[in-house]
Amino acid sequence: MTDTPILHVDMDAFYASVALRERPDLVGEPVVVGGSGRGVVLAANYVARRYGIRSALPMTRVRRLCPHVTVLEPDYDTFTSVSASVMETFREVTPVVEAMSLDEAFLDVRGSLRRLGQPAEIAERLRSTIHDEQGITCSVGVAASVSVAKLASRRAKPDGVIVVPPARVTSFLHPLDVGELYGVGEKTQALLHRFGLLTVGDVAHTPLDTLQRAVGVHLGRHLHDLAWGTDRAELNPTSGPHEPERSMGADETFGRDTDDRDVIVRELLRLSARVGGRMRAAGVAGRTVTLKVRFADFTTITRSRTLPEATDVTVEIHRAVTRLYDALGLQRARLRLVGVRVEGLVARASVQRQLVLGEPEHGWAEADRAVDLATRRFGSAAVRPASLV
DNA sequence: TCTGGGGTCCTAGGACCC
DNA sequence: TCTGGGGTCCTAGGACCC
Repeated sequence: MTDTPILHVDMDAFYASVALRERPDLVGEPVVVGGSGRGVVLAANYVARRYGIRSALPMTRVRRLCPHVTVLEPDYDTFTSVSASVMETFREVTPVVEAMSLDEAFLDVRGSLRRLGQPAEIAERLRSTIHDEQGITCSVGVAASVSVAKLASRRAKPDGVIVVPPARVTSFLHPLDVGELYGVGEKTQALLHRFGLLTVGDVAHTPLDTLQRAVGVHLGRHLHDLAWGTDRAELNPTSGPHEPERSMGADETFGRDTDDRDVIVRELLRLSARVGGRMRAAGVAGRTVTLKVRFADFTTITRSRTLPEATDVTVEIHRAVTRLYDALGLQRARLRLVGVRVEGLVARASVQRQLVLGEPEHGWAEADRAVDLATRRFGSAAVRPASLV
């Protein structure tokens, strides 16, 4: 038995660490992985962090903070395959693995103790296996619940392990800033600070109903639980069959802001094709189509429309978002970004399409199938709508 | 040359139905 | 004449996470 069965494993500066395997000459130098132009930092190695560089920082500011930084392009294929290998290593320890993203997961090791030893030993073994096999380091938090394990792994970084037994949970949690809690971002942190709640201990000792009046019923309850370390200890394993996504979308920031309707409608077609293709590959269809528009000043709006029937057809998605765009009646507003999302996804097999008299939609779904087939055979550059050529 | 792209969940108001 | 609740769907926005 153990009273700390939950491990949170988090790769250290994952994208940067993976990218550096190909560039050992850059080890010890400041390195970030990120997009060019208007992009942001996806990952920064620990040398770059000494200059104040962090994830999500605009690349323009990175150059100012550290002019001699090396910027590497993200290589998602490699990230994905390294991630799959790491997840496989986790599953050799326990089948109860809940992946949170490419680079982090929770493990429940309750069933592995007899075979592999105490959680701390399991954590060290995982770390050395991943280091030997993948050449990257990770950090592990060990606790009785997921949020304490997650906070512990953050504290253990880089390249460490921290175990927080139940008796030490409050002394570990309560000195932390409220902003450390899962679900507390910039806005909620500022709100809590305004109420005089600076630390997790302050939140813990605030009456629940007071907290709920400040931040809402749901979040208030959530934060109260987190502040006492009494959140969930059961994982939802992500291997095997699992729930389908609830939505799929794509958006893209233009290289330069634009007010040209042709450019915008063409971009919406590209995005619709991307989303439709992913939906068809996943075997899902959805009824609610959402257009996202971000203006040059970064204000962002959405407009959505629920169709009579679910669709996975590129042309239908594109027609819906184009109508939403035209309904905005924009004159000279310059757009920074447009996005397309389809929500309310259901298995495609469950959709019975009604044939509408006088509106023969035949052909578009077949056209998509031909595109999908050619894409699989020749790659996505091979086939695209005529107006994109 | 400030501020990506993929998502999830919550809130809140109005419509509509019982 | 005035007054009701609850439930679900739709839309828009916002906060958050990785």
